Amino acid sequence: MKEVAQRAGVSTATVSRVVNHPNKVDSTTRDAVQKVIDEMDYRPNSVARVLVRQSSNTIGVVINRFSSSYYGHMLDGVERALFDVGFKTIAESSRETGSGELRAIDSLLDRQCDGIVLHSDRLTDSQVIGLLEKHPQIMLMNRLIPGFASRCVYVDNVHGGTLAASYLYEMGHRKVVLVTGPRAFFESTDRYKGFRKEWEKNGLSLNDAEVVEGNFTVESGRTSMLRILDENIDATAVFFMSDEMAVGALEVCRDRGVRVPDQISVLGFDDMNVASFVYPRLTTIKQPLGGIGEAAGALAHAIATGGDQEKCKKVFNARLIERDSVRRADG
Amino acid sequence: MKEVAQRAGVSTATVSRVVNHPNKVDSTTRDAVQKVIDEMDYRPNSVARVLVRQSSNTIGVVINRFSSSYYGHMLDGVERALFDVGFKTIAESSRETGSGELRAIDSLLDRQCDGIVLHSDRLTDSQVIGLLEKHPQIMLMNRLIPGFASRCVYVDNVHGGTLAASYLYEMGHRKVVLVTGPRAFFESTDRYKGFRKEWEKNGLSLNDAEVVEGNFTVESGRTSMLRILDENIDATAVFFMSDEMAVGALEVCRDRGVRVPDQISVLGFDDMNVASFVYPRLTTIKQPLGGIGEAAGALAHAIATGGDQEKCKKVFNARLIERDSVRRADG
DNA sequence: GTGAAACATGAAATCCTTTACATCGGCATG
DNA sequence: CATGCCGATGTAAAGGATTTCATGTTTCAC
Repeated sequence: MKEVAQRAGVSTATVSRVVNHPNKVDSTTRDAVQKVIDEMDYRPNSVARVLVRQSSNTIGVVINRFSSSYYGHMLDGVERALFDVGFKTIAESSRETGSGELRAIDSLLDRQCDGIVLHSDRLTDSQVIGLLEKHPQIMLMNRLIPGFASRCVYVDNVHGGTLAASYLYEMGHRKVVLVTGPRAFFESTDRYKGFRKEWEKNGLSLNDAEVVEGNFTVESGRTSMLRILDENIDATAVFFMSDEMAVGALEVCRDRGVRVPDQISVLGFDDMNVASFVYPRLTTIKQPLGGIGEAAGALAHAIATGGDQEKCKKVFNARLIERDSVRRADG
Repeated sequence: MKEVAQRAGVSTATVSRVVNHPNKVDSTTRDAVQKVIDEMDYRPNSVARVLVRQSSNTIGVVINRFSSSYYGHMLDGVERALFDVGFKTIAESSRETGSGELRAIDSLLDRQCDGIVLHSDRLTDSQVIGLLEKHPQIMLMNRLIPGFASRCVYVDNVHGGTLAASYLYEMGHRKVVLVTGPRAFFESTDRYKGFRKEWEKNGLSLNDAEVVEGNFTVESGRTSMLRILDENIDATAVFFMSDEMAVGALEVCRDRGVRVPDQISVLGFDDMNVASFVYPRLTTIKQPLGGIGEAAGALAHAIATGGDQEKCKKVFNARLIERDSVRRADG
């Protein structure tokens, strides 16, 4: 920069003004300086700029890992929203550990991100609350913390569970089994809560044998389905709380010669890409991940810039996507 | 920091030393300063630190988009490699445009990333060469630029094509059709080159009708397959240069009642997760994406720190994953 | 006891910008 | 013609660390 100033015969202040407030400087000098800038291919050092401005016009996102399109869709959503308002997005992964989440947050904070979009499922509510209280620029993506609703963007998992229950009920299913995610994850408990409530509203009940704890992965879908088949659990439908698990189950059914949905119906959750590629195509409860990401980006931006947070959409409803893996139960 | 120094009754220089070179300072003062640091929960401003050190211990990665696990697996690989050596990883997407790639690179450069891992397929060779010459800290992931092999980590796409050809040949197929990606993408041309060479080595030839240009997406797989079926092209196997396209094709076949692999064999490329979930499970040529990412991370680190670049693995071989979508051709 | 070496610390320069403040010239107004 | 104001530019002070160099204090050996 000094060199630019020297060559153009002006002070660094003027160079800075040419870059940042072009209208504040006389047009002839402006052109001259601009010419030198172009010739030298000078680009302001944004680190120094951030240091003095105390703001970087960027939002950091922390997610569990990159290699799942679950996070990918949200990430793309965040970026879409921020790109439109001239903000940058950078992402770090937590490597699926609580300490990794903390480390990623620190790192992003250190980079002077103006806002942080946190997707956390490894931290307890109270840990998250601590974070939220300490750092006003942090907001949560796809998780609701009571008392901090204004800084959370999420799908209503309870409603998602309700949806699953009422759909299966309407389709005539009376005996079902639920395969949840890890009990410690709020997604599991919320969806379970919604499902159970709706189920009981219809005068039905759920006993222990009818809920098995999975961990959202394909492999866990396989073992759960195997168990259901082997234990001969009396059910006409299985509700998996992730598509991945449902896909694993489909595989097992095929291997075992049980026809889906003729012999047993399978309902998923998420609506990942894979849901429409498997056979039979998976009926599932869709989370609008891209939309959630966009809303999270918009909210983070509003928080960072003092914009109107109230106008941001914060809660999304899951939606049923009917395909071919659930059929009407006989009788 | 000033406050820490003041409270501890030392100079800022000493505080800095406590943080960075603890052994360079007397143990009693060190403890005292450390105590104040802990009490105040002081964390050095990394922006300032980067400014003076001229290095940020982080590598930036630019990819097309987050919502494909293709990039996700590579990203996770990069991060894995860098985490082990104490480096940070940040990612930006190009939003699938050439200008976006440029913008992301600039942004990462501006953040003083010590290295940049670039996944580019929107920029021409000469554009990329320009970048490579101008910025020694940039390296390429999954692309080979002649003359810059030492800064490229990639799968050998030519070999991948060869593999496909020899496998189909061995399985008795003599009439095949190729569905490529966009002709402008080097992946397409390289795989095509390898395939063609091997095919011709076996005394066979490929005419125009037998290669159709797709664009790697599911939808393009559908339309290509539809065309192949409608035009009644005489072939016992189709080689799709991406799993996504193969998956789309499988769908079309199911709808049309053509049985895979009984009536026609389908070979994919990539080995995305979905390949093992579809029915029939997809036989495909696997790109070791995680490994490529790790190698890219390692090379970027070596370049950034002046480590031994020669020791880094740079070229990966694709590998055949035999599943159920290709069968031996009769006769 | 003295000189040199080793060690601990502080002062100040540096990294690169941005911006508040000061300066200066010119132009319009009274 | 004097005054005031405004627009254009330069000066210098942040911003928050790291690090060189200098200074002062020990320590040790001769």
